Amino acid sequence: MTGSETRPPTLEQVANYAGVSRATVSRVINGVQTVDPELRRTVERAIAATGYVPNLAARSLVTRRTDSIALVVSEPENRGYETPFLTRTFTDPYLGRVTAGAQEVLRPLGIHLVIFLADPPAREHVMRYLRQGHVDGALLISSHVDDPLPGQLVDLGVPCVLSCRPGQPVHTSYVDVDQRAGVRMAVDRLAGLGRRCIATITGPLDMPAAQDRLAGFRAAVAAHGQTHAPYVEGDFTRGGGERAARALLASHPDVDGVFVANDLMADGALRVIQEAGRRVPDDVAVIGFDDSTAALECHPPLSTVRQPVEEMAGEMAQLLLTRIREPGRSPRSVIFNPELILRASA
Amino acid sequence: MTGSETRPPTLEQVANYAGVSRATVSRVINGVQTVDPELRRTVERAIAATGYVPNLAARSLVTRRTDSIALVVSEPENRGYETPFLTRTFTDPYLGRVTAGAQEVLRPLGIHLVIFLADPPAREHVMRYLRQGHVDGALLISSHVDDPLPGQLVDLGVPCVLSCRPGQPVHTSYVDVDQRAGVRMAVDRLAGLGRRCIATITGPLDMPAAQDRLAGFRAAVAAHGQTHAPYVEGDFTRGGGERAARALLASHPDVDGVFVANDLMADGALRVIQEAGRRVPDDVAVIGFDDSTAALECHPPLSTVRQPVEEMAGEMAQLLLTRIREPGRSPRSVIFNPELILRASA
DNA sequence: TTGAAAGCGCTAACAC
DNA sequence: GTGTTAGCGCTTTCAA
Repeated sequence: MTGSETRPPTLEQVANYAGVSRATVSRVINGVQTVDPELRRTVERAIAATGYVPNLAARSLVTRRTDSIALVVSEPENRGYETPFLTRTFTDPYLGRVTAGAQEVLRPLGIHLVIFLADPPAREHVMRYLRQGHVDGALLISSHVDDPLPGQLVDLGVPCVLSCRPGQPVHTSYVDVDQRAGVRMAVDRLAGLGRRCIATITGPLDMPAAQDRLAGFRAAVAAHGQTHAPYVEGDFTRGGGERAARALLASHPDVDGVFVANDLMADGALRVIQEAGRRVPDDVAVIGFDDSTAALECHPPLSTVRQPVEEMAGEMAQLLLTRIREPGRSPRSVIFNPELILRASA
Repeated sequence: MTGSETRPPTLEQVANYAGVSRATVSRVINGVQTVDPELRRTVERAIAATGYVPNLAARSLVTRRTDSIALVVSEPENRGYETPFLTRTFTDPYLGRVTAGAQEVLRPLGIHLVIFLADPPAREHVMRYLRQGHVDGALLISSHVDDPLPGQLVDLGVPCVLSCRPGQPVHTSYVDVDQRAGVRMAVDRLAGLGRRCIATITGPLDMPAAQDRLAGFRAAVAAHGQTHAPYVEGDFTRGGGERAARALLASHPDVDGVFVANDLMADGALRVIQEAGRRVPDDVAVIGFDDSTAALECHPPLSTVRQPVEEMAGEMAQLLLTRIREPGRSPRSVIFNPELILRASA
């Protein structure tokens, strides 16, 4: 109530108040069953009366657990995207879905999820935070082939799980969607619609996910007998999608089908394609990737390859928890199946 | 390197290795100047050799500081917005700007910024995290009038700074922009362009910021002799802006100027207005609020009221730091000046 | 079922 | 300038 110069109550004070030992209070707090129900009630009253809150530092000093895990979004270095890292991160629905999925499994277990953004100026800080034992482990959203963070954390002994296939081999678990299968579905659909000149707008090609989708695209169009596989590299942002679509329209005016490597870019592409006077899907059919909220906000609503991001994040959390509990076990990775969601754009 | 069943090295081990006392190692680690340079070097070698990392729990048990502060985004309860909380939060460039601004002042001081999302299922968790002394204080992004979180945290003695005028009086500092002055600039511009039927799309009217902007709008149009102040309530999302614009066009077909309470909604409104066959700015002039990255991605680029969010977040961090250092001092609040940014939409 | 006592790893007086 | 020592608040054997 008043300006708090006084220290918060300790276990000891609660024990004195209740007339029992520290050990007993500790047992009550931690829900140990072997406590006389009556005593338990006494202690609980004492806790309420004193307004006691356990001191986390003291607890984790002895238990060596913090009951919190980090969600780290990493970017290895500034690579001159138009849009800065933080803006990109907080503008893409992806991170919100990951958070939701991870919370879903962590919360019932009483485990806190703390979010960190590790762009170049902050990454050392974040590394230090993780090393110092502030958290029990980390979910890593690292999307660049040459990101050293995953390897560094593993070497440091911080339990980790990655959000997609790592660019370089790392001794840890990851979760991913079957990228090539997803792209295949999209291209099959476009071809099924009779499109003869199918192109793609890719993500940054230094990201494994973008590479996988491009490789999948090439294989898929080849399977349909299309001899060339036109593509323009984008950056996974809405603005990048606009720029890429403009370039694509200029270089391949005859394009009649586009697979765009994520929904945000697809939204931008849709705008540009229609401003150029082409009808969607009649003149140009468009399919995105993700099935994020952005897909529904597109005009027309976007057909897209669904990635079960929330489930995938939940699985990441699960994998991390077992990794924390059994550090000896060898890493397992889990691949999810994509699904084609048909709306109006293709 | 190998599976780490062994405990990490402690201060004591480093001391033994270097042949000095724990105190000396501690001094070196904490950069205390009164250490013989030679000894310092010896200790540093020992630290490197053992791979020592300070145990944070132990340290903060005695220092009562954690050198980390929380950025908490709060929403009091699920109020049936179309878009769920996490999606809204991770889709709006606002949070990225806040993070960037806060990091800017915190990082040089070696203070970690950890992000928490406190929607209804998570809020109890977050409260517990903050009470338990995991952080030294909190930057609170709480935008609803009836959000109890600020009051609760203050009562608990957690040092806080709010991101805008609180809905209910709370004994703590906040930072805000002069909302009414900002809206005034926008309306003056619209009126200066000769617009006679100026309307507004508001934010959720249970948010102080939205209320202030609507109040400012009413005052401003009245000052220009417009007798009515048409408005439609939006939700600060792109999709909400579209819905609101459709409603506005239906109810006030003669509208020729719109002040939209944030850029994201303005983007949606722009789309709808133009799809309805009106030209921007010729038929309908549009001005947004924020000057976020979304403003630049609009078609046409959006004229908007700039809010210096990064600076404001930096100031929040500053206020919080002094509050942590001098808990006795009475709270100060800081109001920033907005600025009108003219682009193509008005 | 409960209590006593021994630390967890670190910092901060206080002597030397 | 350096070492000794006494805790910080908690959990966890081990006895009782």
